[in-house]
Amino acid sequence: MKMDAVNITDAEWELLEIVWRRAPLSAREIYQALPGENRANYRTVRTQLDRMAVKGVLARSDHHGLLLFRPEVSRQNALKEKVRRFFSRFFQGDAGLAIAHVIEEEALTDEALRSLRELLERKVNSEGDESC
Amino acid sequence: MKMDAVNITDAEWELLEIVWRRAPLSAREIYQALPGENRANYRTVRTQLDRMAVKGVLARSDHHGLLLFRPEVSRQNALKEKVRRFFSRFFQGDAGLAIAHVIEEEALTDEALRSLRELLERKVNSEGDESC
DNA sequence: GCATTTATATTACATGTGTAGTATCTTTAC
DNA sequence: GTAAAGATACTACACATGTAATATAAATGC
Repeated sequence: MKMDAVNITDAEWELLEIVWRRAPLSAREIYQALPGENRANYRTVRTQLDRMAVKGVLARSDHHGLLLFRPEVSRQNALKEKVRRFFSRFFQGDAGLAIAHVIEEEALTDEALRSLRELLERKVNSEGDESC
Repeated sequence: MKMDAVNITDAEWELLEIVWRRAPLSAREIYQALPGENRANYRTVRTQLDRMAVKGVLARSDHHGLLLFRPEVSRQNALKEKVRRFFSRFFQGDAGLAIAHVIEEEALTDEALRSLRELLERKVNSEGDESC
């Protein structure tokens, strides 16, 4: 299967969420920021971080002998890529179709529905504005 | 990483789409229904199908010596599971948040926006009705 | 300066997945 | 009934990923 852009795995995403929030961080700091329950071995985390550096997802910089990690991809872009791939696979790339599915199939609170309606309302209007 | 429910991979999903539409089908028929461009070797497809049977995603039944494949999971349920997992990972399980992201970040046509607004409109109303 | 700790680097290994080959068994055409 | 064609079953292998151990280098406490 072809994967043109780098694929960020589930375990990697969890680490990225930490790095995105508080980079730069040492491996130890990232490890300790993981929720205690399902925390893997430190070495495991370390391996993941190194692989992410090789992949180009994280950058490592040497600060007096200690490696610090920073994201090389923005959360926004990574998320967009994830969503794009997901939609393209399951909804033929049609975001509208995807949303429609969610609205129909997933449990949304009444409040969520209302706030989404407002969001859409604003969006429909601003879309119209852009043509001016 | 724990995967409680069976995980349907990308390659498997492609085969499932065919099976969902026209089951029951023989391996050969499924193979031939694949789009010619990126079609893998017949044996590869065959292996996938067998593995899916082991996984419980497909059922195989012997028709006079020829195995026919049928889905063991409904498309709707499989899709819901996919969406649920995706949301839980990237939007903390908050479907509303996910939709909001898509509305903000993804390119939606004006028409899509309007039709979604209508869909939401109906949904908000019917949600209210259900309490009666 | 030597032992203990802490970091980094290298290596290992199981499982899942994509990919496909070999072996065997059936049926069917001559 | 023997060969060819097609089906099923079993096996193989590379790569990604989750998981972690071992080896080595640097720093720190005495």
